[in-house]
Amino acid sequence: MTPDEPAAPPAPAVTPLVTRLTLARQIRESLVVRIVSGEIQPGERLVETRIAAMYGTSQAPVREALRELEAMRMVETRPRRGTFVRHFVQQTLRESYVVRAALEETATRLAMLAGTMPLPALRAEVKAMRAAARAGDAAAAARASVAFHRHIVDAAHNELLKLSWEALQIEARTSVTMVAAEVKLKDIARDHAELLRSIEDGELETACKHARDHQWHYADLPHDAHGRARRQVS
Amino acid sequence: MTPDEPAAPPAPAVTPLVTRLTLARQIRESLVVRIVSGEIQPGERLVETRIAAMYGTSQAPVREALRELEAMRMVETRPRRGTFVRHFVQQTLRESYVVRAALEETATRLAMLAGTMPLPALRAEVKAMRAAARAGDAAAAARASVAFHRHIVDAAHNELLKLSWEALQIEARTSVTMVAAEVKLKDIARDHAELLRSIEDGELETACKHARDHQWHYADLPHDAHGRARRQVS
DNA sequence: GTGTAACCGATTATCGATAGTCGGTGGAGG
DNA sequence: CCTCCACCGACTATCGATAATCGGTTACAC
Repeated sequence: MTPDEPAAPPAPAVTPLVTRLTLARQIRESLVVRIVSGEIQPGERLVETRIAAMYGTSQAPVREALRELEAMRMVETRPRRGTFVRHFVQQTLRESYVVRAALEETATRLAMLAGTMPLPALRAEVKAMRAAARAGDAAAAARASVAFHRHIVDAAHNELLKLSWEALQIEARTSVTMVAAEVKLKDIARDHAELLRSIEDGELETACKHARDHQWHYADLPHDAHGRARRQVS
Repeated sequence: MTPDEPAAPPAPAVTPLVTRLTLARQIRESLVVRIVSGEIQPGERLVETRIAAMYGTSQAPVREALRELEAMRMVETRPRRGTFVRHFVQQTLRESYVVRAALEETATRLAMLAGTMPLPALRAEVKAMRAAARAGDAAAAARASVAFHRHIVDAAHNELLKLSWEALQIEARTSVTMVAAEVKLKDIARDHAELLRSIEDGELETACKHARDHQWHYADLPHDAHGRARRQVS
């Protein structure tokens, strides 16, 4: 059944979105922003059909997006009951730093033992952080920080470790922390420079401990972005 | 996953799976086991419609299951291309012990700092291991070992840590190791008893290091179980 | 022979419809 | 007045169908 005449798709005119990503992915991204920003409240119910209508799609892509959010621990789904925004988004944020600490300490140990630590790349990222600090570009600083730590995790050459680390959705959380904890960009650059220094010095245990403390530090910071966002509504 | 091709007649006499969980959840669990056990090969493509037919469901729940597996990083999805089992899921038996070491060392630290280490439960599991060793019951020993470590991870009271740990699918791998590395049951009981001892002594850093070394030890043993498991299917 | 374009079979992404389940509600009974 | 239970509306879980894409292949001009 092939029309030898190209039935010319003349004016679909209804697909304005430069859709190169799937709908589900786009919906997820949008929801993440709305949850993290506090626009959608903790405890709030996410009704699939309503969200579908809101985005002008069917229920299916919305469900997929919600499953992904659930995997990110941003929402909680009870079968046949519904999906709700978690209350402890900020607690989870804090927890994630402890887990990162565990994984990155080990990555540091593995990479140093194997002698695969990519020092030039690490120096470059610190440099990028300093530049971002000067420019006041928080997004750039966050990117450089994530890249710095990813270099280390990669250098460990342990795929499962990498896998577990990536599963923490570091990107998605880092920017949140920077806003929530009101971290100074200059402090970020300095902290990483210190960590790098101890790695360069080659003192294994010192560097490992430094790697761990580096993350535990963030776990201790106050994260009240959500409290703040909540307050202005209630 | 070779299509045994039962020509799937419209008689869906397919086992209605003890449905109390959603279909998607059940399918996910099933796929996890099949991937970790090596029944489904790394790099293998997971065709949605075929899996749906296999479980006697429609495509929708399968897609949801795959999205969850993707979030667990066990598979990789390229939009409009398909879903593939990641390559390193398979090779990770040895790696998993390094990651476990990282997580359990941290769990030990958290639990000891918080004073929530469940000593009686740990002692009970060691006792169970000794009994299993005497009885020559490898399965029981494996169960007790997993339970021992799970107690510690629980005691850390860090949900994300727990989640990361559970994602390693320890159960699925432990029994494999015991066969593959030909671990002596008595050694298992002894190793855990020693670890417990150092925890009881309350020396934080010593216990943490012990927790780490305990797992690194297994990483050093020869493991060819997955190779074996793979062989028997292909 | 070789390169390009239209074609094809296979499979994913999305839709619209429907069966079932859940929590709440209002009336009967205590 | 309070408790219990069938009924109701809202929503989720799942299905079957359809539109869109992808990679490979074939046809055709050079």
